[in-house]
Amino acid sequence: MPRPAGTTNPQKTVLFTDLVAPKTLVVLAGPTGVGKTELSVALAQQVGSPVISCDSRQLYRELCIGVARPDEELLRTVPHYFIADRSVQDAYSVGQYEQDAIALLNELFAHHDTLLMVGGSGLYIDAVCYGMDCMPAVDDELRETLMHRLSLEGIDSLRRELRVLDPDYYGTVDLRNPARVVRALEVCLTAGKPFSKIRRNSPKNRNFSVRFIVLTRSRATLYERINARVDRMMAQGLLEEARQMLPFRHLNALKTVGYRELFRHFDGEITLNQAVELIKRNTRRYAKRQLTWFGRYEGAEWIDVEQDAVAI
RNA sequence: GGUGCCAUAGCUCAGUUGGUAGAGCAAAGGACUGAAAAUCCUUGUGUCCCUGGUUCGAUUCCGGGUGGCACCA
Repeated sequence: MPRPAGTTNPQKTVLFTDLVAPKTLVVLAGPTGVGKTELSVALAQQVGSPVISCDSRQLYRELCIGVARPDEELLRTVPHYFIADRSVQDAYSVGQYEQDAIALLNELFAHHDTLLMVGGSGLYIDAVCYGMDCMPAVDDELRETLMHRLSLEGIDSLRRELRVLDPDYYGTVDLRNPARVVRALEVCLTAGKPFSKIRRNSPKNRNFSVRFIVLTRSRATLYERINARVDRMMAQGLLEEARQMLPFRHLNALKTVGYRELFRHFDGEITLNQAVELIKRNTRRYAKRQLTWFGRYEGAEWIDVEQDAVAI
């Protein structure tokens, strides 16, 4: 809303430029396998924007087949950001992505009114659109110590400590989820104050507006496409790609559907067929979790790619 | 063609001494602030093949039908 002239408000300039040149980030989201990549080029060309990828796994140059990276020709047609531009050996996180993405957006918005972000990593999308709270960097050793305690003493011991260090968060967190409890503890211990005091959960002001588009299609077709895509990945050499990643299996980047199942196969724990079936199942489940996540976006435009025309 | 066995959830099957049923897998729903393709929570979805009969009551017992499997021809 425009403010009356003469009001002294620190946001006045921002509001003014908004009126003159409203900057819009179009976020094209959707579950894996729905067809985001196929659509992204046409949409990017339509709005004259590069594609800003928001995918926590396509970031890595070593991961190609297994993460359904857009093919070379497609990447040549429209400039892409955050695709294959770092190594699985580089530690990376949502917080880093937020900084990198916001810096890029600021740069690009100088010459664009509309930018296109495409991806399925919900938390990464949130980081760009709403921002993450500033957390202290946690020492790797601290997490290892906590993980060690988790396996040795059980989660109860960690819960008791969290109850002391951060009673507020203890009351709201999913206490059965070790990842949540460990994370809260490591932040408490590093910062010397409660995690819930740092995690403010209030959206940051962004100098652009966001338009969410969520691609969807019938569950049956989505799952058929996922299953078929896994078979295609195997035909393209996913097994070999995974074999080369074996030395890095302990890294976060390799805790990824398509690789961890094949690692189990290399261990002799399951047959290749079983691994392939598990990859399909876990990809389906991942897609479902994504749909749950996107369901929270208020005002998102849901587009059934089987029925609706997609236009911006 | 004959004989035998089987028919229950999307799949593989268990079960009900007659009171309309439950496991595994698949699946569905949900949560989510630096691991997020991660991590975690909840949930049994059903013409018990069809059709007569017996019975207060049949998915269960009996007859017939249909389908499948096996063996014999």
